[in-house]
Amino acid sequence: MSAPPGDRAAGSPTRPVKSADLVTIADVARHAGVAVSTVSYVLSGKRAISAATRSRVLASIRLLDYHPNAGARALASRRANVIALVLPLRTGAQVPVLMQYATAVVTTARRYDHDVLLLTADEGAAGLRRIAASAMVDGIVLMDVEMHDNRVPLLRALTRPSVLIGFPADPTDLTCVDLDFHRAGEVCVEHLAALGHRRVALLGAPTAVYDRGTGFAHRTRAGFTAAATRLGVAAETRPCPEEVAAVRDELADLLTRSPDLSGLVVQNEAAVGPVLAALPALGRRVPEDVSVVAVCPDQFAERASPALTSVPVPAEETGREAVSLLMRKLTGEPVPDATLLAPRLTVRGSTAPAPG
Amino acid sequence: MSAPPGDRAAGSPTRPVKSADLVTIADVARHAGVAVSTVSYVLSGKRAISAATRSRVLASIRLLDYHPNAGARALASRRANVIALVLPLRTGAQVPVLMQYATAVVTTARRYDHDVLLLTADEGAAGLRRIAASAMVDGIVLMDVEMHDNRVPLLRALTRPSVLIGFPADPTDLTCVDLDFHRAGEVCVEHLAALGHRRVALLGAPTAVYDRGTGFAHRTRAGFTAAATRLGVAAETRPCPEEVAAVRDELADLLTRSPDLSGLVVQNEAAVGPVLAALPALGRRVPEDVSVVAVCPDQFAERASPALTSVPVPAEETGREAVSLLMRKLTGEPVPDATLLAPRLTVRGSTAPAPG
DNA sequence: GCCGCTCGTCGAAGCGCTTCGACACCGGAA
DNA sequence: TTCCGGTGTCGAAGCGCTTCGACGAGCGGC
Repeated sequence: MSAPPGDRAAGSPTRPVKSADLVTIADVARHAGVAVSTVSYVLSGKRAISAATRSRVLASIRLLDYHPNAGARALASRRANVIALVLPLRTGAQVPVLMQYATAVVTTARRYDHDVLLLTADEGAAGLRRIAASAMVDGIVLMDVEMHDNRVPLLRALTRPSVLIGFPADPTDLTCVDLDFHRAGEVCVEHLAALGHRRVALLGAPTAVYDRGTGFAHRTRAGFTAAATRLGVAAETRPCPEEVAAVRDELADLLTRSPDLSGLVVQNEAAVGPVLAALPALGRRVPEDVSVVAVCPDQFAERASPALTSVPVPAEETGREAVSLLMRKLTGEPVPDATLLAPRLTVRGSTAPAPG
Repeated sequence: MSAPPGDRAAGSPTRPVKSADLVTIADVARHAGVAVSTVSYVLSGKRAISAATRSRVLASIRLLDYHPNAGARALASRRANVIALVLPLRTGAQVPVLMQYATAVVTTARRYDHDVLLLTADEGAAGLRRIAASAMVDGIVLMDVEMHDNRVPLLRALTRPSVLIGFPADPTDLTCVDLDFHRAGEVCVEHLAALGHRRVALLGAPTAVYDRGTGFAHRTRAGFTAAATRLGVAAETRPCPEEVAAVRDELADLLTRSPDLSGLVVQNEAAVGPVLAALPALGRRVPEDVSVVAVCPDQFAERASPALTSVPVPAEETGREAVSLLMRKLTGEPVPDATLLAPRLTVRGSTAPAPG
């Protein structure tokens, strides 16, 4: 089965005891009849190599199924070709979007020949310090940034570049990307106002999200309110729970106090279904009596019945942009501090001219 | 600003010219007045170190804020202390559960002092080969295994250990963990049968999921059917779409053909809401006329109205178990080939004795 | 008082890669 | 012809860490 015990101590000279599956750059060099450094240059392209040599080396690489050792490469080049993605630990509501962000980050990173190390927010600042100091990653993408996030000062101090998805209260010296949620709030109101609605309401994130100081929730609300004021539309905003029954109660209360409410903006994936179920139960048809606009991933909006007029959260695009920015920073290129993605409103079946 | 050029060659003793943020083990050793190897042994505990020396070294480590370089460590020790987590690329339906799995894997891995490299399934077998061959990871956790998965043969061939979440058709020589979905299907029927229901139906995953050969869907269906036959309950099973309108149509059809249907098992997170919305619309009250059992994450079941009797998918537990198994394999311990987690049925408000 | 331990520590040899300086060779300019 | 600047390739020096063998010191047993 295995070598006799005395074997390793014994003097039997050469016999490269390589553990079989380990093909090194030296093996490739030997096989191709060139120096190790030549193989390295073929791979990195950092020096000119003649076409003949190059193709001989590449052939050997393929033949031996050589894959550079990541640790060795990272050690020698001081580049790990790995970026960190920090996800919120939180399970629940926003989860499907999160996944879209993550997927976009991973696929984009791969396109730049980088891998992604997944961290959860529960390790907090200490976790960031750890992976940065250990040179495990070259840069960091941080999701779900809060307005007053204790990781932000650390990020500023770190020698490794980072990109935030979302905006903290003070984004000085940081690179941030996000949907322009303020504008998104405005766009929703503008759409409803254009349809003649005179009283609208925003059903936002759950109370906890506002309390946590999550930027996108606050910003959407601000945009919503600002546009309503500007357009002379009566507006109110409320946090919105995610349990079916609670959503129904909230809506019932809303409609009792403001029977003439005819426009609703929902910014809460989990609440979208319940809202659409509750309205008919409360005697309001969508869109004949009440128009509904959602701020949520497109797939949610499409699957609902009726399909929802919505401002999609461009998770895919945001994740992609975050990685591109990070890669640019890694190569020393200057990048803009703030990248605000413009919201687009897609009209579907859930909005119609105001009744009456 | 910096040391004069001749400095390093010249004899001027200490004064490490290191690029500021890089504290190495040599710095620690010098500071503590011991050999580099001693510091290493303090950190790894692989040799006895006197209490005095140990605490002196630890003090220096803390003082200098030393973090071992991951690449160097991986190179020398042939252990990266990183595991790979391969997620399905697919966005949509099962996503929230996925996230729970991922979170559990990451937090558990951290408990074992490992980090997690995130891969998406779209890199396929080539991606697995790449990270395994580059020694980037010590082991692999693969999610969303299909019955005839082309990555499975590769996994068998790889020198690095792996654990699958889910079971392929032939799990020989593999380590797999999952909820016992066959038993889960049975448990649902048993519950309904015990309540006196004589005709039941399973609304499963979307057609595409069955076609893809996804184990859990097939196994749940098999268990469901087997238990129904055994208990003399009339049963049928159907794939289930995820769009609200389509779900409604499916249910209408089902109830038209079998007006005496009084028990429903739903194995599709996205369909749960629509089903609960459609039944009243079709003149069926839950649970008075129709009892509903869901196979879905607990949080979904709790938030529905009425709260759903359910067999939760133990994502947290499964992820945790997968990592523990992998860690055991990494240390050479033997582990069971198959780990089937027993389903637990939680009774809530959506099931009641059969009408009549 | 010597032997043979174990315990605690050290020095040095790599791990597999990148990168720097050196250098041989070639063709064109002087 | 000599000199020169490219090109293409090589050898060697690390990158920061782990680990192996060596070895001095202390100690109980004979």
